[in-house]
Order: sequence, then C-alpha cells, then structure tokens
Amino acid sequence: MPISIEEIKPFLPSFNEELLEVIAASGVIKDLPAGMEILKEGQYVKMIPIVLEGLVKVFTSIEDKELLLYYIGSTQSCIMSFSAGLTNSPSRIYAITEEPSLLLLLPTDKLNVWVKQYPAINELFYQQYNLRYTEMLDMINSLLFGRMDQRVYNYLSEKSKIKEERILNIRHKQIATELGTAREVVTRILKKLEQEGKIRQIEGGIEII
Amino acid sequence: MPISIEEIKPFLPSFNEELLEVIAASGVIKDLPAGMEILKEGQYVKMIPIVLEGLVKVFTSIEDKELLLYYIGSTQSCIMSFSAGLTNSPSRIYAITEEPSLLLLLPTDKLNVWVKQYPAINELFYQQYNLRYTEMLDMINSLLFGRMDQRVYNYLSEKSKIKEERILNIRHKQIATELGTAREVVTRILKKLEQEGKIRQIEGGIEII
DNA sequence: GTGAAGCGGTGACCAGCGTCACCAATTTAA
DNA sequence: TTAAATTGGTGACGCTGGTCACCGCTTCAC
Repeated sequence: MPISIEEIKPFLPSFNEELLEVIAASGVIKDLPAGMEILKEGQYVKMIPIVLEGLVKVFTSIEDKELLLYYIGSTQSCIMSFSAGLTNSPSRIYAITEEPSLLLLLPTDKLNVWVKQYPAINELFYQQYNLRYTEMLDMINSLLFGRMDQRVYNYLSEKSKIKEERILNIRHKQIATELGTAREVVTRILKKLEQEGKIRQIEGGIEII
Repeated sequence: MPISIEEIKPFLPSFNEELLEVIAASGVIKDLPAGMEILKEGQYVKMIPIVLEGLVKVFTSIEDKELLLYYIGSTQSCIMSFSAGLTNSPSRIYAITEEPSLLLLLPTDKLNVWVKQYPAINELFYQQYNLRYTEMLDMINSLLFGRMDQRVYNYLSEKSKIKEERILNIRHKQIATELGTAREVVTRILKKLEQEGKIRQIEGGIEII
C-alpha cells in the first residue's frame, strides 16, 4: 500500500522532505495488533522496522530460556534487526508487539544507501545503537550482580513506567519468561516484595508502590 | 607529535588520502606498554582510540565486581568510548592495554564531523557496533545460562585463540577478576576441567587441549 | 454441569557458587 | 638470607534460585 508523506511526517520530525519522499516510495506501513511476532529468531531480515506508535518487545533465547532485552517505543528502531539486515546474517533475537503498533518497514538494501546519504537517518541509528548499548550493559550488570528480587522489582517498575499505569495486569508466568527464570521463583519473590511493602498483589494484577 | 600519513596508512586500508590527511592533522599516536589504563570509568571521553597494533581489554564493573566485556584488536575501535564521546556522557567502562599497543587517538568533536563526511569511517563504526553487539549478546547468554565451568573454558580457549598460544601464562586470580567471580571458584573449576582432560595446569600456566 | 486448562501457592530438595578460614609452596623484596 | 607477599589448594558453610510434586481455585469449552 502506498504511503503518504503526511502519514509519517509527524513521527519523524528530523527527516527532511526528500528523505520522507524516498521512504514513502519504498517503505511499507503495517498496523499490527498486540502479541504479533514481527521477527523470528534465525530469520534473515529484509525489512527493518521503525516503530511509529505502540510498543514492541525484543527477546533473545538460549536453550529453552528466554530473556526480554528491551522495548522499542515510539520513533525508535530495532538495532538487532538493523545489524542483522546490514550484515545479511540471521537474526539472533525475536520481537513481539506488546501493544497494538504502527510500524514503518524499510527495505534493508535501500536503508543501507540512505544511511550514507541522509545524515538524519544515520543519526537515528547511531542514537539507537547508543541507547541499546547502555541498556544491554545494564542487563549485563543486573545479570552479573544477579539478585533476582531486584530484577523482578526493576522489571515491574520499568513496565509500570512505560505503560504509565501503577497497576499491571500480568501473570507470574509472563514475568518469569521475560526474566528467564521459573514461575515458582517469581511467585516466591512477589510474596517477599509484598511483605516488604514494595508491591501489592490484587486479583489478576500487581500494584507497584 | 605530528603523524605522518605513511605511518597510519597500512593499518587503515579503507581510508582514502583525504581522510588520512585530516586524521594525520588532528590525531595523536600513542605507543603504550602492557597494563596501562587508557580509559577510566566515569571519565568523559575527549579522544576516541583506534587500536593499530596490540590488544586492549574492556571492562565493566559494579559494586566490587568486574567483568571483561571484550577485546579490541588491531584496526578495531572502542564503541563504548565512541558512544560516550558522542553523547558527551561519562564512560561506563574502563580499558586496559593487555599487550604493548599502538593507538591512534581521534578527538571526539572532529570525529563527530568525519563520521558524516567520510563513509569509510562511518562504515568502520557501524561494523564495530555490530561486532560488539553480538559479543555483548553472547555475554548475556553465557551469564543467563550461567554455568561457570563453561565460561571459564570459553574464556581460556578464546584467550588462547587471540594470543595464538596453546599455553597461557595466567594467574587464577586474573581469570576470576575478568569473569567477575572469586579465585577459589576458579581454582575448583580448573581442577575439574583438568580431570575432564580439557586443560592441563603446568607450573605458572595453563595448557588448553 | 463437568471436565480441562490455566493460575497461583507451597514445601522439599539440591546444585552452584560466593565466602571464610586456613595452609603450603613459591616468588619477590628488603 | 629472612621476611613478606603472591599463588594455589582445600574443607566447611550458607544463600539463592532452579526443579519437582502437589493442591486448591478460577475460568473456559463443550
């Protein structure tokens, strides 16, 4: 489906008319519901997404464990797929829409050229690299220092911040999956956090205090 | 000290004459012995290094633990300092020469311009970002999956590969530090690896089999 | 309604590893 | 040559978190 410039312009204020035009000519817009897998592990990347609206989460997995690496929010992009796309190697992560999302998909071969041609888009990806880098470093630090209760609490407050809701509607199982641990462990820790007065478990959800 | 183009040209074959000239005009060359700290944690980055010869190792630390993140080899650069330099934020890592090294230091403000102007240097940093990204992902995976004996063995074989020596002259203490664990743990694991026939401990060193 | 599936809760157990407290051997410094 | 520091080796102990085996409750499908 053809993209109109007006459609994408508000989301990409740093892009000039010329860049918006070439994007409109070659890009694709997708409107996806929550819970869609937009990138599979091992897959070769032909289109690199920029999230216009919504929220996408990015996972890595080893053996049968999974781990939530980071969220891609509005006007952000997915460095891992950018990287995999440009080097033409299979993706090491997978990505799922956490909320209904509006995505702008750019073909990798074109993007490869645009990056050299348009400073604004080059700038965007440098920013994304820097951002994800520090996030991955934080992840490494929390894995190394390790305390699971701290990780669960950070996970909850982070999620609460992103969603702008003090009450999260979430299952123990999902927390466990996204942190790469087991459900029982999360249950135990949540009880402990509740006793410490940091959270409150209400029916079908968790309130962060 | 002024740099001659001939001095750096052999290490940077993808850079054209013009780029080499501006680098020669603004860059600095440093020849450092092994064990020098070239970047401290928390420090603001004014010069971004490219390693011409030698080997530099990059650490992160939390509380009183440290962790070896990756090595910077010949013609590679340090993404973390690049990132910290461009965003003008303090460094979250520190770096030490593992071997005597020849470094080319580029002023961040100039580099910021060059990146836009010279595709070759832009290319270099994209490559580095991609490389370090996958390395950090590997690190996250090994921390998450966790088995310490595997990490020690990977550490040793990686080091042996980089140094191109089957016998490593290294202390248990250093292994422990670079993996973010305790010396006793390493001693225990090395004994186990020796029993499994994967390594052999000889006086003052370790042979990888 | 009835059975099945999903969710949360709990106790028991165990492996991994960080920590402590030593000790012996070797190397280095004074 | 002595003393001091470095290195490696070990046993004991405890904490964290992964696993297993259940159980009761709620929700959903049929």
